[in-house]
Amino acid sequence: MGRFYLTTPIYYVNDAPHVGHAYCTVNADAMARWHRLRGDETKFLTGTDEHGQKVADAAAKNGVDPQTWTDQTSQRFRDAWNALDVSYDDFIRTTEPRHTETVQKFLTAIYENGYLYKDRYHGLYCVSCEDYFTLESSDNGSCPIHHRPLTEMSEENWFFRLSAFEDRLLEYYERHPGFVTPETKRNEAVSFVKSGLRDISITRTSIDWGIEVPWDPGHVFYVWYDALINYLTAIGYGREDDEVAEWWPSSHHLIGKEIIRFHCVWWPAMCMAAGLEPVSHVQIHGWLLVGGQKLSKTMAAEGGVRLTDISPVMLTDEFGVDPLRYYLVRETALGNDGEFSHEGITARYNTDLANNLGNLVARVTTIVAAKCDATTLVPRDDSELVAPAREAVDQARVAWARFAPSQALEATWSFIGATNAFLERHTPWKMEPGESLDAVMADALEAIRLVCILISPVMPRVAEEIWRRLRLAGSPSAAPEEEYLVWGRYRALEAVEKGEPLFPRIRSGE
RNA sequence: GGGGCCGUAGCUCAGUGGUCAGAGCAGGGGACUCAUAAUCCCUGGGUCGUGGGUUCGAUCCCCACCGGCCCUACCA
Repeated sequence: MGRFYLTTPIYYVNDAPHVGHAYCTVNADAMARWHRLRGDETKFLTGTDEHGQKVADAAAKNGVDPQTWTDQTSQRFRDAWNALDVSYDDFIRTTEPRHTETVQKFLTAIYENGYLYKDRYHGLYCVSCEDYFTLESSDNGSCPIHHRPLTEMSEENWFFRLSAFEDRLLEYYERHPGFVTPETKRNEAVSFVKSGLRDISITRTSIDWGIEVPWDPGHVFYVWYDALINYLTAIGYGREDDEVAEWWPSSHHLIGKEIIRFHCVWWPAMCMAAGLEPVSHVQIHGWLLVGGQKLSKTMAAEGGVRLTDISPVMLTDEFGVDPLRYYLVRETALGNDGEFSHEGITARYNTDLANNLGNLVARVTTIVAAKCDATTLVPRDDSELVAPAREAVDQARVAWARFAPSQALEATWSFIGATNAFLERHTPWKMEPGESLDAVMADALEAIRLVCILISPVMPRVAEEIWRRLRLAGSPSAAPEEEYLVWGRYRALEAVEKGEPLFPRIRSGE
């Protein structure tokens, strides 16, 4: 078995968790769960980004010190992920001592390797963006995003010699074609590097809510440089519990398209400068759009979309945790933008979940409960469902390996359709109890067992519930898929349970 | 201003230098009645944003334009 180290971005604590965050995190969680199912040693990391002027200001505004403030705001993310059954193995906060230690070790290595130098920085600063603008990129001296006046800043800073890495980055892209996926996003990163890289300022003296530069107290690292390093903090870089050698070669970052530059250009260059091989893979995802508008903090600042109107909790209250997870994973191929709508999630719920999956389970358990002794049923090796099952499993494996979870679900639903069609062909409801009926129903139950395993990374609760109703031993995610995701292993311990509808239909218009 | 992505059936999206461009949903017709008025079968329908170009041939390659979007890091 292999290893699988997967990260989400660390979310900025000043934001309230919304569906955009959930989209990334749930997709990551599904992938982590799939890899655990495979038997891979898996580490799934998420967390919060807690430094910077904006956080310090928000804390002051609320009359508390920054640490107290981030303790509260960080918890909102932890709560949101717990509510969505996000199985993170580690939740990192950039204000933790372990992060300070790793950041200082990592940047000291870059410093000692000669890639940092001191210079004077001039720029127009936007507190809301936590970022600088050039005069021309500003809106007549105001922030083009927040429309607030920019502050003229000038200070001594430490600079990172990013310009020294153009060739090395291009060579790295060349030698690692799968470094950034999908390919169109990779091309964006490549053309950015080809357009020429400039050195970047990485410290501030005007801010103190940050990590101190060890060799030059009075400076703190700029929030982005501190943040990226969290991926190494979690595996102990530069500390006693250093496991970088074990985890880093199989590391994957799942990130949104808006931060490609940081993760695909700056970050690998920083790693190179520190004498470390860059992260092995960055998977880009697109954005969920609401009525054609993006779900991001920028838009929230403009008042274009009320993100707080689309909190994950609101949606789980209406649809349930697993249906929301299903929608977030199924609806959009990672890498592309997708539409998020109430109509869309309702349609997915009713058609895919209630009609296809839920109804399949209901009709099969009803017939079995009425006319079969489930404990004696054994699926046939020559069933018509063997080939479709095989195809679904193969396609799902390929899809998960390619970071295409929506395709894994698509393949699974083809199999569900094949199973419904199989029942239509054999009309078991017309058959008398006996061998023929048992054979048909054993095959159908086996199909459902496989479906349970296939959906378990995305809908763990539903998978467990169906498994329980079928009275199967263990759990759908307890056994390695390689061994149990094969036709023929269905065995019931006792009579199946019919149960209430798994997904009560949602009437349109409500 | 610069760099880049996207624009395919009513809707949400796949997809490929070349037989009639696909899926799901919605729509239409039929079957069935075990099941959550579910399921199964058949089916209509698209100038593949617009205009050029390359090619024996382009939706897929190149250019321009229109529309939507992302990035724009101390040169400014």
